[in-house]
Amino acid sequence: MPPRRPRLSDSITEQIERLIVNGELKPGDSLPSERDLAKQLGVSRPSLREALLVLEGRGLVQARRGGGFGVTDITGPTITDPLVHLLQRHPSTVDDVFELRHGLECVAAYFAAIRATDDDAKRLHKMSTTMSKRRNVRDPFEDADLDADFHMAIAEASHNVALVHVMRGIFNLMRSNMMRSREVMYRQPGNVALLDEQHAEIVKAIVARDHDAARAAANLHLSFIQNSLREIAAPALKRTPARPKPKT
Amino acid sequence: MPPRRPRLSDSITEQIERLIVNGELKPGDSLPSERDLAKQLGVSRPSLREALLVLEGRGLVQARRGGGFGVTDITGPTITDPLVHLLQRHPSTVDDVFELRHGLECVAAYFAAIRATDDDAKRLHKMSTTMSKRRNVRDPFEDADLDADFHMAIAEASHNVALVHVMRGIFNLMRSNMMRSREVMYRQPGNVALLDEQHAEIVKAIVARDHDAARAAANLHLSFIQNSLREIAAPALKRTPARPKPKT
DNA sequence: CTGTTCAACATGGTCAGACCAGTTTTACCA
DNA sequence: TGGTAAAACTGGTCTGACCATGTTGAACAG
Repeated sequence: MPPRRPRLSDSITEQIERLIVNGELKPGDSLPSERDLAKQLGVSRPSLREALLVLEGRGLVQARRGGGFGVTDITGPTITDPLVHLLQRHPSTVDDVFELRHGLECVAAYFAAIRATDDDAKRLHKMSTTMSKRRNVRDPFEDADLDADFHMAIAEASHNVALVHVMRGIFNLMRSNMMRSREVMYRQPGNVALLDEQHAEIVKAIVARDHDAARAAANLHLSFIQNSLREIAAPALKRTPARPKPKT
Repeated sequence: MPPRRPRLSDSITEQIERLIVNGELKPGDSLPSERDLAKQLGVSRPSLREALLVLEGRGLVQARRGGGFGVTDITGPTITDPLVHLLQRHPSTVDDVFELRHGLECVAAYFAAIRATDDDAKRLHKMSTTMSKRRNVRDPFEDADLDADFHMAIAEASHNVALVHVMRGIFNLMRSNMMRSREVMYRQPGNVALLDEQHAEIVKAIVARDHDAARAAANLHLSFIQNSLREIAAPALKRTPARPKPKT
């Protein structure tokens, strides 16, 4: 059975899909209206609409009540809000989140160092600088927002679709983890400066294209936070004694 | 975000999908022509066509050269995960999945070596042995199921809640990656045995509580698969040359 | 100045009708 | 009976019109 005739709309489908794959279109983003997009692409509205319907069948976009088509969150909430609350209610699981972050963010930094574009690098530098300038503010909520966005930008600079989607899926969990970490670390003077320096080190390694240094810097950053929490917070947070499951 | 307004075509989509699911429409079967079907259903041809395009996006039907729409041959597992479909349509992202797996599975193996219970260890050993015994079967679909379950069991042996949930969230993606990897690797004799040996090495390190060896074994396993795909498959799958984004 | 209401506008959804290019079927002729 | 040409059929594309719903901005009242 030979393939069907190519449609005009096939190339539109591919264009939009490519924008989604390479991150130019993110979950939640709106597409232009059908009329505008059809005009931009030089096709009729029904032809444009055909592409949108195929993409909707694939689960990548969705028409919206009130108008417009939006890019769907195809990762789905990997970590649901109830799970975020669960992890928050059991402080012993804080380390679980750090361990997960080690796995993801060290890989992200490694490949960001390999693949970041000039714009990526500028963006990371700007974000890192912005966070440094807030040294006197100390609002864990807003700091955590910036922090989570920063780490998300590193993942995006890795240009790894799968990684970006997974980290988007756990964005709320990461932000929550950062906020609580900062609340604790702000109790000790000097910690904020160290956090900012570590961010700058990660960016420096990425800019320098030194992938091993980037990974190490990310690793150090996370370990520093993890260890600081152990020292500052109650011993209940100590992981190893709290979960003894020795294999006899 | 409330759901979009229901479309006339939604019920048509569902009707046809139901006919496919319950077997009244079989792979290869033709649907009536658009004009006939629209008349039968009492809708306009464009509305009928919208339903067909959504179904085509889902991979359930396909327009044919020469006219008509036919039911596709769905022989593999019915994968409804849009992320899996998306990545499959963009083969250059295969390495993205491997990179992500490196991040997650090496951490999983590391902490599984630290925290696995006796039951965990037994379970992993049994699964590893079961896969070894299938050496003469070579069914990538079923092998991938077992493979994915095995890797999931390692994550569970890490006793890290966050990690387990993330890996559950991308289970279909991992299984798809394994299935496609195996399809390619089965072209070369000896590869299955190597895969099984590597699984056994991971289990051995976990049982021995050697967390560094476990991480290294998982790393080697994933790198072996990734490199094998590069050698066996077309050079289009080569990651680094295919996406050069050097930072000048 | 703020809050409410209403009209205009924008949007996706549906339809009718026309036309095109490619494929299949039918009719006709040798 | 086989081959060829024409007719019919099909999916694909377009124009244009209209509808229902949601959003936005302006006007009005307190």
